[in-house]
This record gives sequence, C-alpha cells and structure tokens, in this order.
Amino acid sequence: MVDSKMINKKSINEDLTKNQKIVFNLLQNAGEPLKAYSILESLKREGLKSPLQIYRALDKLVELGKIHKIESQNSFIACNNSHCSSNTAFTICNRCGDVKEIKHNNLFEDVGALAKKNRLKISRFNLEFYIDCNGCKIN
Amino acid sequence: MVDSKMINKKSINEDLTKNQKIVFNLLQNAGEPLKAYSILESLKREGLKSPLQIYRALDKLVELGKIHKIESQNSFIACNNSHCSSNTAFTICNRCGDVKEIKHNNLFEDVGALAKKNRLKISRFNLEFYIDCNGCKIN
DNA sequence: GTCTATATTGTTATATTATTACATAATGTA
DNA sequence: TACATTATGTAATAATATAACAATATAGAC
Repeated sequence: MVDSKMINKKSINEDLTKNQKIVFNLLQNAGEPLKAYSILESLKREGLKSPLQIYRALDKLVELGKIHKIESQNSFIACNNSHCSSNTAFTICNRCGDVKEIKHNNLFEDVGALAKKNRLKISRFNLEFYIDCNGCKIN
Repeated sequence: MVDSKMINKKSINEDLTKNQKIVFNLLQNAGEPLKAYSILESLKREGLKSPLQIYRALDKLVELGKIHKIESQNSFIACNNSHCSSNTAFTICNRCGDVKEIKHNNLFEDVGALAKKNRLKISRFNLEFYIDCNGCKIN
C-alpha cells in the first residue's frame, strides 16, 4: 500500500499541484504543526475556501511523505528529515503539546532493527516520545 | 503529569466508578478497538445516552492505563499488557486497520533504552508498526 | 450523624474534524 | 480529436469531541 504509492522524496515541489504547493509552502514556513481548519483560515486569501480543498492536499502530501500527521493532535507538520521514508519519530510535550520531529538517523535504523528483532515486517513506523519540554519544566 | 496521576495498574476494577466499569467491561469483552460512538450505541441499554458520559469514562481509563487510545483511528482498546506502564506498542494493518497490542516486554525495554541513547527523558512512548496483516496478505 | 468539599453523573448545546456526493475543469495519451 | 484520468470547486452532512451548567453521590472532618 505505502510502497506502491511511495514516490521519491526528493522530487521537487514542481511535481505538486497548485493547492498542494500552497498548503505545503504554508507548512514549511510555519515550522510547527498546523491544523486543517487553521490552514484553511490562513489560505482564504489564496482562494481556498472549503475544508475539502485542504484535506485533499494534506492527504496527498502525507502520501508523498512531504508532511506528517501528528495523529494525537490532528495536526500536520512539514517533514524535516530527508531520510525518514515516511517513518516518523517525534517528541511531544505532555503539558504544552509542543512537537519536534526527531532527525537523528540512528534512531530510525534502531527502530527498524527492533522491528526485525520482533519478527515484524513493517512498511513504516510512527514513534512518539512524551516528554516535559524545557519551557514547561521551568514553569 | 503522567507520573502524578499514575495509579497502580493492578488496582482492581472496584476502584472504577459505575460508568467507568461499564465502559471498561465492554472494551475487555470486545478484545478489539472500539470507537466512542459505537461504545455509546452498545451502552444505550445500560442507560448511557450522551457522548460525554462515554468520553469521560474513556479519558479516565486512559489516564489509569487500563485502556489505550489508537490515535490514528480514534479508537480505544483494553490494555493487554500488565507491564506497559502506559507505554504503548501496536501493529496496525495498512489495509484493514486491524490493531494488535504488542506484549513482548523486551520491546518496551528496548524502546526505553533507545530514548536514553538519544538523551530523551521520557514519561512514556507510543510506537506504531504499520504492516500488512496475514489476512490481508493472502487476499 | 451532619456538614462540607470533592468527585461523579446527567443533559443540552455546540465546537471541531473529516467525508460524501456531485459538478466542472484541466491534463495526459492513444 | 476523443477518451480516460486527475485535479478542482461547492454544498451538504457525518463523525468526533468538548463546554457549560445542574443535579447527585461520596468521602472525610468535626
């Protein structure tokens, strides 16, 4: 399923359609997870006016591996890691919900190895580490 | 946050309130993930008639570690692993969405070790392995 | 026991997130 | 061109989750 639709992550943004480009650019500039309806709000000026326009672009971008969905927040973040292959690893703050994508490539290899060790033939994984972020620990 | 509210997983179900017990029993007997509104449907006969009654029970049960939420499906499953400490590890089928909780304790230790290796002080983790399940591979 | 604080439950309304259904336009390809 | 495929637009609605407030039950302090 994932495999058959997986496309070279390095494919330039020219491959994206108009709406996909608009949504992707917004997410890249944001640098933090955004929610579908907040994206919709931001993009009213670009002429996007219905949720479906946003969701369609988001779905495709997820499929292409150019963005990830943070399921527990119903939010979307531009991919930060050129080697992730649609695998995802995040830290999520227990208190403020702040999300950071983990870029450490060893981690991706290690999790893959763990899957193998447990005899699982995986197409991808999602790993979420819940932490108290620095800002929240102080307060 | 998790720590302060974490309660002994072995606490018997007597500790649960009426609605919590009703919801938890249903999930235990189901043995598969259920969605909030499907739980509501099933429990109309028990006198539960509003979403909030279900969500309140589910929230508490998650907090107690007696059930887990499968975020990508908005579904809830009874915990299957007495050592999980609110850590979660699942396989999820790409095609049919079938979810299984992984019980292999070594995996939980290994993921904890990975967090440490990456200098993360985590309160818990959630790991999702996406696979093609046996049933789906055949068809 | 009774008073009080706290937790739990009940109920209505509403907010948030996501999809269905259908029409139209653009693009690629024989 | 003609045809299939993909992308877009729009309206309606489904599915998921929470806010706000009232009523009831429970556990300790006295």
